[in-house]
Amino acid sequence: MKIGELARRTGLSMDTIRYYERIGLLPRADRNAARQRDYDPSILTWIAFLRRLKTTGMPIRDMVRYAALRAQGEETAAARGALLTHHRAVVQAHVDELHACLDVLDTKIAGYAGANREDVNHDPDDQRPGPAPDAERRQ
Amino acid sequence: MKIGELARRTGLSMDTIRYYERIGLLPRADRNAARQRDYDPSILTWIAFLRRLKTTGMPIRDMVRYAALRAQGEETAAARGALLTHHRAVVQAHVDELHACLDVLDTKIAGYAGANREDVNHDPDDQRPGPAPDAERRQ
DNA sequence: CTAGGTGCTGGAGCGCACTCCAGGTCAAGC
DNA sequence: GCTTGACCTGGAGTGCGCTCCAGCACCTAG
Repeated sequence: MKIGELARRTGLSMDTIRYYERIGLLPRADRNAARQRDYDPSILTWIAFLRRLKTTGMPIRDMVRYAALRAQGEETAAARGALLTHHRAVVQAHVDELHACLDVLDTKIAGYAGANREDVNHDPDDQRPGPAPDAERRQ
Repeated sequence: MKIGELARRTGLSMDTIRYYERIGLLPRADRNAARQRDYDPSILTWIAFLRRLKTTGMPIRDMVRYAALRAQGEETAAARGALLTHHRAVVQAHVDELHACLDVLDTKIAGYAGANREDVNHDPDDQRPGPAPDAERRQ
């Protein structure tokens, strides 16, 4: 499979695929006689997994770390497991936060819906505790 | 409340607060005799809400749009409701995606956990259908 | 033989959301 | 009167994740 078809099948642009290769997210691709990238279909499952990681908000540099471990073979299995386990916790925490945000949105939307009378625009903003009003600055 | 205290209480940096004001996320602040920003505590609830929007992945330009409507008063209530309703749907969809990703992560983590024998590194990547293998390119 | 399509490389450019900085004002304390 | 510290402005710089481009190499069809 050449890069054009891979792009079509993954929804990534050719530029993005080459970029991912440059930074080490994708393994250096085999080349055909004309020095063009020639992919094995198995790359599709790897890209699908990368897409999952990206959807969950993992920064590219962490994906690169994971990819590097993977490229080193089985001896890194434990490290990869730990990495994913940690990431899972981060994602779960974010999902929980999102649920709280959905509640807030629902409250506000309900306010707008029941607003044929006055009563809405006097800042029904948000009031509940929320995760730490004082928190970390400049990460 | 001056900007330093507001920064402490919100976890935003003073620079970020001034940046938010410049782009219209925060209303132009009142000034004291020394031309320093002097905030009413009610700004805290607005910032808390902005933080929710940000957590849910709303791009700043959309928050600015919302803020602009809000600044125009009650006549824009319907528009704001529509905006939030649309955003709610987007967030819900993302949460659903995240749940699917968590499942994938769990599967992979389980694979790593049960990997005291061989059997892990032969690409147990991901295989399930997932949302559209062929999809939109360059958004 | 030529034109069009696909792919190649290296490097520049972009949009986002801040973050940092120089050079200045002002008020309070010593 | 001088220093210190908080805050001011306008503008430049940063890191991320792509995206675009010039200039070139191949291959295939007509």
